[in-house]
Amino acid sequence: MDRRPTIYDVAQAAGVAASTVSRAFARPGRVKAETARRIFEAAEALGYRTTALPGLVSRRTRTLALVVTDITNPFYGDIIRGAHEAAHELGYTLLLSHTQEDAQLERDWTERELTAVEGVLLTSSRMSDSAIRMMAKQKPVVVLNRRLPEVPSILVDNARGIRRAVEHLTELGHDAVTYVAGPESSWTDGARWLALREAAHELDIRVRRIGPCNNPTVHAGFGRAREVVTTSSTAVIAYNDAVAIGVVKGLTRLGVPVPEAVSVVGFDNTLLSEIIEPELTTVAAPLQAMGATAVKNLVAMIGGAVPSREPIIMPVRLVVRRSTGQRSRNRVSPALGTRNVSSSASAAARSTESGSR
Amino acid sequence: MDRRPTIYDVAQAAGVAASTVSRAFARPGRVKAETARRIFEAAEALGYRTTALPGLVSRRTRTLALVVTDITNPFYGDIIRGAHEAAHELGYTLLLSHTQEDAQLERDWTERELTAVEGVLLTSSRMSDSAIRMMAKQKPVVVLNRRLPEVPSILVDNARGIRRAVEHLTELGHDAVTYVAGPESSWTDGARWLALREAAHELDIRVRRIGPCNNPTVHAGFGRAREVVTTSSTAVIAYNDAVAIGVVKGLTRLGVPVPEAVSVVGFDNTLLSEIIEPELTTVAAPLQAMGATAVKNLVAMIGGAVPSREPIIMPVRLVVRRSTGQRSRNRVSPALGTRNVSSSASAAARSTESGSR
DNA sequence: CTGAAAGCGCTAACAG
DNA sequence: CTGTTAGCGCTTTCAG
Repeated sequence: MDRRPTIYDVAQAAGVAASTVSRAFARPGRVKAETARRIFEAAEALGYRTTALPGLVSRRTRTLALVVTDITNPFYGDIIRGAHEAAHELGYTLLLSHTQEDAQLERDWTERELTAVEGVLLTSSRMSDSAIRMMAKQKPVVVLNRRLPEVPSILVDNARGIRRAVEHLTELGHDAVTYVAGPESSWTDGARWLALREAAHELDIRVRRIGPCNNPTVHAGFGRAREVVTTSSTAVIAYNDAVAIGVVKGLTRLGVPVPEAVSVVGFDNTLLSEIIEPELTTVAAPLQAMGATAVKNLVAMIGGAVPSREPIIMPVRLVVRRSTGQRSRNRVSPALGTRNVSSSASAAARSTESGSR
Repeated sequence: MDRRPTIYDVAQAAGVAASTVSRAFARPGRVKAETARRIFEAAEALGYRTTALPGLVSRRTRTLALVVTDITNPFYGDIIRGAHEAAHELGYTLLLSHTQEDAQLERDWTERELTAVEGVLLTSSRMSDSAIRMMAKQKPVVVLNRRLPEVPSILVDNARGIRRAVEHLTELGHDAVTYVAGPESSWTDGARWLALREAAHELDIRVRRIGPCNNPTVHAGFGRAREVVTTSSTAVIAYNDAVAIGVVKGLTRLGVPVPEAVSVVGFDNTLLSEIIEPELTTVAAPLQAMGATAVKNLVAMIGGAVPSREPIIMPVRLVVRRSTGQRSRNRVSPALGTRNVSSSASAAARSTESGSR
């Protein structure tokens, strides 16, 4: 026999009915131990493996869709990994989609694949609320980094993260911070900016906002550096690490020393943040755990669990590294860097001493 | 009607038989244009969409498995993206698996999912040759970054990349280079080391090899820096950018200036390489194109095409940045950095002037 | 070119 | 606990 063995083959070999074989594999316990043993033995001998394909009858594809906006963004690496591992443990497989920060592509793909999956994980979705809600009516959906009523969501504690960052900055003497925004369609971006305004109000500092960076990359951040200088803020908080790093590089290029003239804080604590010089102060979230939590909740929903109406908020912590420092006496003058050789020399000397953690 | 419409619904609405609807969707041309139009209209009206689920009969799942060793590695980001986009264009979906550099996990996962996909893309697989070959007998398989007879493969031109790097280094006066190795089970690692030995022989320089870094990350490279110093080579070529960056950071930490005392070359030109200071000289490969090419070939094979027996070799180019420089008169003395304040000051001053590209 | 009918591999009633 | 039977939605002979 050259085709893959089916339950019928196994049934025949084990001397039982096909449905019994089906039960033996699909719902352990509904078959006498002894019979089950015979079945498994026969299956083993024939090399039978339960098909991952959905029996048309049961819609159990054991597959989840994971939609990310940009695979290339290291931020998603850990989320995907966490999701993947959790899925694997729960016996699920991940269908991957990256949508290039494009809501239309996201809709299309999702619609096309929706039938094939048991649940959907939307990460930083750029789709409209209503589109997501519509989808959530058809299938279990969990959204990451986005809050919308009626759909279970998992968020990082943006408010606290921003708050910590601002406190850190004020402790260093800063009283004006510029926010370098991310994509306009990003819920997270809105949440961070809002949190920053609130924190600024409470702590009595001034804030400005520049951007958006619709593609929140190093490159985009780099291009915003000049604007940062013109705001004459002594501190910046960026939408994410990539943008923050771009800003650091841009400022450096303009001769504005970080952190001597301007302090920079990122968000996400991706591996990038330890590579840049000076290493980036950033808000860390448990990315891998987020991915895993999302999958676990999704699978629970598939299993019939009723998700909590309240979003799950993941804790954050501020990782202080060397891109933030005491506010210097004089602000950088607008549109003009003030860096000179002596300041860069001291920075370099410091860099040799402290090194990376 | 609340369930998804089926071909039967469409058939009824269009006044034809279900089989005709099936044909209209599955094999264009086998149905009279006029009839097809009626069918599509009815389908449209009912909101019928051809199911992504495999009809039991046709094994056409329109799904491909993409297996990577570590999603977190930015190297894969572009490959995945290229693969994803090509797949999307060809109407395929990607099932993702990351195997944590673990051959066993890779085998398990693959076996479990094999039935559900029409083809498999193995990226930098850690599985044994025989395991891969066995799989290739059951399904179309394309391997990336690995060469083995009988299985179509897509490789980067490691030999040329290494050769270029070595030439670059010799032009700068270096006559001894240390290779910081990657994972032992990596075919690519072997290929690069071999290429290095050959190039070294032809160009008459000395080579050493340290490692392996089974998890080829920044961290691993960092840990190898001290060993690099003890080899007293003035140049190092690392398995990949991450390791190279780790080496740079480690050397810097040890007070060994890059590139003044030691030049460092990476491989892959990932986005990391532009973040590190000094920016990394590295061998670039068209990652996204690789992913796309792999998928296109895989789909062609699924369609019955006979793959070429010869591997497809993707071109490389050396991206010269600032981590490589003229060999200094004096080598670093073994186990002891020689960096002093003046050298770091000059390095820093330089960094302000040139900035990133 | 199109209809009728027979399954693909598996699960889910429903009886025993 | 297990066998029988009837499909899931679609494709594919096989006849018209």
